Amino acid sequence: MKTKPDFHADCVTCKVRDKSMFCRLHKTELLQFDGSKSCYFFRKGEVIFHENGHPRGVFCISSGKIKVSHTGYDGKEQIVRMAKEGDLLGYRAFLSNQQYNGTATALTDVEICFIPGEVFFEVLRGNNNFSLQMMHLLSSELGKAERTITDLAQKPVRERMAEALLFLKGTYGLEPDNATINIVLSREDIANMIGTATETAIRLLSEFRHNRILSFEGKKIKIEDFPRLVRTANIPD
Amino acid sequence: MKTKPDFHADCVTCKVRDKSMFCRLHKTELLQFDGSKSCYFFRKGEVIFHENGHPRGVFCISSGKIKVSHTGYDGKEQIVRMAKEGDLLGYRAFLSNQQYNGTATALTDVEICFIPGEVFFEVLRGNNNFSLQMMHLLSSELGKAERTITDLAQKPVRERMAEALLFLKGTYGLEPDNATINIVLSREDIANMIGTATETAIRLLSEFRHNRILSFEGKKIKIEDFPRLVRTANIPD
DNA sequence: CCAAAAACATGATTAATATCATTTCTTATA
DNA sequence: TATAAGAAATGATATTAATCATGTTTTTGG
Repeated sequence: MKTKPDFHADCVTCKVRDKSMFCRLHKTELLQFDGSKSCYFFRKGEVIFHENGHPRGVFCISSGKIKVSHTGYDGKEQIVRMAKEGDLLGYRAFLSNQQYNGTATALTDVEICFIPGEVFFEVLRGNNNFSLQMMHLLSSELGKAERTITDLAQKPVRERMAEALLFLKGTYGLEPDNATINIVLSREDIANMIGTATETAIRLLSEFRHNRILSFEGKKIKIEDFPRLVRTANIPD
Repeated sequence: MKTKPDFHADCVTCKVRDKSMFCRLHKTELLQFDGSKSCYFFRKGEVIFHENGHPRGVFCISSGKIKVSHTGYDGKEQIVRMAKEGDLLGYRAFLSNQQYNGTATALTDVEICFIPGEVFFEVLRGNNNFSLQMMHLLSSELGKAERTITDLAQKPVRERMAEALLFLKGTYGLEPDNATINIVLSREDIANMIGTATETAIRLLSEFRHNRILSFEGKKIKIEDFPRLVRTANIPD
């Protein structure tokens, strides 16, 4: 990790602000952040924070993609969150006053701002709408996590794989061809998202390719048959 | 469900208040709750709120035990939360402005108070410390849910069973004998907590009994060998 | 108190998925 | 560009846990 001198993001004019939790903050509050924050640059693969570390503030992703994963006692990793530009990071541990539960790793080069805890707290205290917005975020995340629990407990791997691909499409969007999912992940990362062995993930992706649901260009995944992918995910409703 | 005339809980003098999220509220705020809330009595087995229902406020459990469970598309249930007196209920859906994700069912007879959304909101808006407390609660719950995800993805059923028993001990405590877990659950409920088939849960409990880790008195579960139960749970450290 | 239903228990079998092993392909880097 | 390291792919086998089947015990309601 290093501070990149030519990256001076500025909350007031930040290009991702309107996609972020800070979109409704007042200018004075943004200036508070600007006056105290630090900006960092991480290369792909570098770690932004570590499991068991103590949070001293909150991160806001300026650009890039990040995974947050737990390490099981046997060393196997479980990805519990996928983040992108505009997302906050580290707020769960900070707000519950706990150590980090997971490790955040850059999946691409990342530009990220760090807001010290005291300043973030001050803004939270002074702005009740922002507090409510944070509660909204936390409870949505909690709802998603609980649905993930149900999926893991009940759905076969094939359905979880299809669902994960739909989740990635929803989170990172598609490339201009309107079919290729806009993120590059290793097979192992995909396996660790859905909670299965790497070989099983590889086999399922191959199966989907044979079934012409997907095709691959390098590591990029292209959705060839969206309706069938949705059917495979077996989403209730 | 019915309003039980002889149950008139009063937040100011409520016996479970100091165990609850309301422990640090001011008297004026408690009086706001008292002035607007309704108190209900549910018999064991009755439903307090339904999956997909719209939350209109927040519940506070005065006495009794409650499970919150999701229904998978195939009808199988997954328990995502276990609550007891002093716990809030329904706040996740309320604060994220979503439908209920799960169904809350009384595991015992239950006395519960309902605080209308507007009043709860008003207190949240007016009391920033309370907002911070709610964020703390939500982020702790989120942390627990994420750890459950990792467990489901990585641990074999035997370890999850041991862990669930430790969780129940931690949540509901022990009876005066200091060994019997203070909650009665069906084998099916236990299976639905750890995400396995009922038969598998039964077999594991029998196995634990044969190993003298547990013994049963009716449906009550008594922990005979606590250290071994902890070892079986294989909890990292 | 009895009948019916529900819950518990256990065996046999099957299905899903993990693990182990090996080969091929890709990507860093010396 | 050669070479090693890592990632992907695929087959064979093992293991875990689900499902199906059946009997027993406990609970509940008339």
